[in-house]
Amino acid sequence: MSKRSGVLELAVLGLLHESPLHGYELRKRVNALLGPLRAISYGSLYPCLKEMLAAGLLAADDSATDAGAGRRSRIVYKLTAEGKERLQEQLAEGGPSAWEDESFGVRFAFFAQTDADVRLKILEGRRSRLEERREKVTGALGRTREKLDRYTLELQQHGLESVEREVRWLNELIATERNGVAARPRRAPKTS
Amino acid sequence: MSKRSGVLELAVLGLLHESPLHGYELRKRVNALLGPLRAISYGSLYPCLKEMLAAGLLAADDSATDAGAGRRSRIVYKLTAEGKERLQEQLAEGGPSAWEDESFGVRFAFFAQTDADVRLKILEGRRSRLEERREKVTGALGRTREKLDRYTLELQQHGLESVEREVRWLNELIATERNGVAARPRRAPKTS
DNA sequence: CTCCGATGTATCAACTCGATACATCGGAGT
DNA sequence: ACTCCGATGTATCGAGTTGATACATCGGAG
Repeated sequence: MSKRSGVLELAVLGLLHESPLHGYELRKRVNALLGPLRAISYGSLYPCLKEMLAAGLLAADDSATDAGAGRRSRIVYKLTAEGKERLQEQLAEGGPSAWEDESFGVRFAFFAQTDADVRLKILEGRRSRLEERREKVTGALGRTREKLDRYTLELQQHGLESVEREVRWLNELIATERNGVAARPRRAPKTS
Repeated sequence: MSKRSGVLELAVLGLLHESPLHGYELRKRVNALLGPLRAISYGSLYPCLKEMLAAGLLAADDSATDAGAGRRSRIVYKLTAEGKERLQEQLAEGGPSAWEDESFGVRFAFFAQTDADVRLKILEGRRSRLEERREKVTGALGRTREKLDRYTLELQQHGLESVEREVRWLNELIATERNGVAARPRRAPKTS
């Protein structure tokens, strides 16, 4: 269950912490969390759940026979005490693994359950990760600008601006974190 | 060689069309093209090259013994006539497969070799693909806004704005395509 | 003169995806 | 009432991909 599934495990722990879920619903929520890119399939989810069960992080409740006799079979998963403990461990982890591309989104999604100092550490780590990437792109772009055709240049430029936008976003978030919890209304809240 | 490697094949064809290359350099350029995300590994590239060789799309030139005796072994690949033909076929393809997430970037990178009408078709296809995605996100966001905590909401919002930015970018490109080939200076070109 | 990182080709176990199979549910249309 | 069909639901498999690793040479820094 390595590679991305480390991320998948965290997503499952975090979602099941909010409420017990069955596989189908769990997958939908995981994919909503991860975004349209990076969506996962059952071929990842089910083996992951199986391993987490075996590891004692989850408990499975097969709610077939219920009131009314007819309910279709679903397997509802929930966290065990060990699972909750594991979740806390993962949320306390503020190292580089937290701000890489694969994991940052999930870590951020569970910031509400994360300590303020860890939040700040992750946001700053993510920012320097992106700035590092920006340096590399601007460097390469400076060296090759003349040799590239219009479209390739446009594509590189757009990629660069995506990174810069992401950095600005992180700057805002870091600033907000630093002055306590100031609300930041993005969309005008319907002034009616 | 299916799935992403359809994309990989196109990237290889396009890059080798510019100049013959060996595997190591080819990989670097493919990854520069695809961006930091979506980078590929040798475990994808080498099998792909092998298949393309077998299919007669590429010719391999092992430049070991050369003038000076000492040159290290490198295998230089170049396009055959069949390979060039295949590249033209691929570049003429303007269907849905061209504007999905996996392939759009590569198709765009080779727009300089693509007919104007195909370019426009791909850009518009990509735009409606993204608008469709935007609808889905705004819908889900409208339904669940109250139930989400601050950070989850912020993450969704950021994702949504990414899509919207992408759509604006495409709008600009489409407009530019429509009035012939007007230059669009993004970064002020060093007015010194 | 040696160490070390970049260049260069290549493979492998572990992991992931898209497709597929199978089955039930609720609603829309006739 | 009946049938169709898409959403819900669990599960597996072949094919493709990754990150690690192996092995070897090159050029430069100390």
